[in-house]
Amino acid sequence: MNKPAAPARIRPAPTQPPSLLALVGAAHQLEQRIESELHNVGLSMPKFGVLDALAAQGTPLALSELAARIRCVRSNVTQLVDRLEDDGLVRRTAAPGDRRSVLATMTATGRQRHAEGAAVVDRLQREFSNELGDSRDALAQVLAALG
Amino acid sequence: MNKPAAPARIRPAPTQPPSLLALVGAAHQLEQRIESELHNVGLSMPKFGVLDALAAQGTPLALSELAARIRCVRSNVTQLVDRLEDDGLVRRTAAPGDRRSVLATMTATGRQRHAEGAAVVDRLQREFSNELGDSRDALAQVLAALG
DNA sequence: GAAGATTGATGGCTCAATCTTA
DNA sequence: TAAGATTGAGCCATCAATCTTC
Repeated sequence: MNKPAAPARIRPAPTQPPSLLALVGAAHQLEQRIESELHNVGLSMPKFGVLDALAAQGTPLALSELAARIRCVRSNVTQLVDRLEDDGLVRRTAAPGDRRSVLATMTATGRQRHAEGAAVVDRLQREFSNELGDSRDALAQVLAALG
Repeated sequence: MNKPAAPARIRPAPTQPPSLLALVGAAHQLEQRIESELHNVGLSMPKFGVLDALAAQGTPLALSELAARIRCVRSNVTQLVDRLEDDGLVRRTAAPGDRRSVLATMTATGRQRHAEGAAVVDRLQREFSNELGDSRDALAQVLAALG
């Protein structure tokens, strides 16, 4: 009979709207992976975030400014820098001209550790792009829509 | 001179591969919003997650099974259920036949609270879909690629 | 010994209150 | 008063160690 198949759909079958919670869950999985890999070089995502902000700046940053860069409250930075000082990656230094302010200064060890963390993140970024494959443009579109 | 403009590109200019960290950051923002809205009905995302798992099951669940459902370690569930008991939303009950096991049972208040939380999440899901607009299919594609 | 749950220590985050300096 | 930083309390997550029960 050679009955023709149903006409091919150009668009895929109408999917139900993708779930907000599914997106959040998928992001959590990605985060877990980043955390896990960073752990191998002695960093966490928040710690790497601080080092990355300091590296981008190139000079010491006030804790207040650091909080703004990494989008969190000041008291969080206080504790984060406490732990980074314990790790020997950052030092608290005085701010010239304002005795209220405290600067976070990267140590030589901190710069080295940041480089290692950045290498890890770069590798994960490449792997991520590979997994995305042809969906890279789709992700760019989603990020633009949510921005 | 009226020099003609460069030919229009059908595809947008080749974007650099979308950033892994940008995706994680965007998901964080969405999470913040969900947390904030759930807070108005006295819930957090983890607490809602537990109630939702119990509501989906319809019957009490062993803490161990609960940990599997919400993808976290058992000790986390122990504390989460502690707080949910303090809130009066869940009760610990004995598991018939295995004295090692502890069941989480939703209270009437818990069922009511879950309904309120679910209404909040449903509303946010609709808002999210609206913000996505034409990018809904793109997100579905991304989630499929990452799954 | 292994499974289920808990406890204690630690990291990371928030908010409210506090202390010092401007 | 206001700004910068810290402290204290609480929530959420992990891991390692422990306790009870199988």
